[in-house]
This record gives sequence, C-alpha cells and structure tokens, in this order.
Amino acid sequence: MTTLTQLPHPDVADVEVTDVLFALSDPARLQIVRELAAGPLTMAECGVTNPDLPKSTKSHLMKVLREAGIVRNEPDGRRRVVSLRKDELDARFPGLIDSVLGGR
Amino acid sequence: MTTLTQLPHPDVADVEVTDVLFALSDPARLQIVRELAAGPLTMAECGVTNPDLPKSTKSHLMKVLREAGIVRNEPDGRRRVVSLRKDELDARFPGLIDSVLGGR
DNA sequence: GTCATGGTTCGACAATACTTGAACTTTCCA
DNA sequence: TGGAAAGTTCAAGTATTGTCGAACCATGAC
Repeated sequence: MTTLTQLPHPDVADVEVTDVLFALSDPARLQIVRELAAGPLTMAECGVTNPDLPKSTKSHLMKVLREAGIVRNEPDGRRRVVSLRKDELDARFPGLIDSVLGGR
Repeated sequence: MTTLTQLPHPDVADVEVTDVLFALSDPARLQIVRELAAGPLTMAECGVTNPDLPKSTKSHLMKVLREAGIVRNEPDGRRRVVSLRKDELDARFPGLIDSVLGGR
C-alpha cells in the first residue's frame, strides 16, 4: 500500500499563473507564505499569526499552497517540514513572488 | 437621482494585495487585463478571446476587476472605455502587474 | 508492545463566487 | 420624437471554496 507520508507535488511547469495567484489571494495562505519566505518551518511552527486555527484547516490551507506548486511539504520524523519552492517559482514566474511579498 | 454612468472606483491605497491577486486569478479576467495592457478598450472591443461571452457576464468580470482597483471604467458617449490603472498599481505594488503578465 | 504527538483525510455544512437572462438606463441617430 | 446600441444591475440557480470536528496514519518515546 502506498505510504501516505509522501504527498504529491506538481511540477511547477504544469502550474498556471492563475493557480498561483489564486492560492496567494487568501490572506491566511499569503501569511503562511510570508512566514516561509524566511526559511522552512514545521507545520506546528508556521501559522504563528493564527494560533487558534484548527489543524485540519491549516492542513487544508497548506494543501492549496502545495497543489499550486508554491510550497513543498516533506515528512521529517513525525513532523512535516514545509518550504517555499522559491527557486522553481522564480524560474517559472520571474519576479512574481518577490513582488507579491514586496512591501511589508 | 444619482447618475449611474459614473461607476465607483476604489482608491488603490485601499485595496489589498490579496484583492488584486484574487481578481487576477481567474483566466477570463486575466485575459482581459492582458488585452488592456496594450491600451484602453471599449467594453465591446475587449474580450475578443471570448466572443460568445454574454454581456452581463463580461460586465460582472469587469466589475470584479474594477472593485479590485485594477481597471478604470469610464463612460464615453454610449460606450464605456476600460483602462488598466497601471501607474497606480505599479506605485502600490511595484513589479506585480509586470510579473503577472510575464513581460519582464 | 502501548501511547502520545504531529499531521492528513473525510464528510458535512456554511459561505462565496460564477453565470446568465431579463429588465433597465443612457446616449446617439434618423 | 422614437428606436436601437452599449452597458449595468437584479435575481436566481449552480458551482466552487472555506471551515472544522472526527477518524485515521506514522513515528518516536517509553
């Protein structure tokens, strides 16, 4: 049976700019991306801004980011480490992430 | 009676980046913005890509773009001229529109 | 082994958003 | 004066998203 620890990640070449824009158009998701811009975080660590967010909700927010190719989510022991796919995104959509994050 | 020919336009200072991203995250709306990047168009002229789009639908797409501060819609005789608020957007979100449109 | 921890998935409901015909307004033209 | 043209608004149905508890799955600690 398939081990569920490895989540599917799209190839950035297959994601449309509209997918990325949509994923970033939610304040909670954008906030997560801002936090990740400084470096990878575990699920528990990110979302500091939203401390009372149910974990199922946070997991779902992360899923949208992951399916848009914005974030990578990898198992690390019994945690998961989430990281921005910055280089790949920059190659596919030059300047986009920086301009979205820019200011603030 | 309020004349309906002048539609409300938000101050770009009041629009959030998430509002802009959301408006651009729809392929039909993004296509309209791409067309407008070359210069203002009347409602009838823009949306060439979607010739069979009902006018109420097109009007609604435009409303979303307008309310996100992306587009200006001004009366011109019995037509309306729609234009990108490029300078204002560039000032508020430097580089964003260009990177979304993929040019540079 | 057993158990707690960190996280995902499922399912159901709430909340937005999209689509479109029909009605309406304004303006131009004959 | 009528129309007709160009668009907006309204209303109603459909579809997509968001939210979150409960169930489930690995892993590490004991």
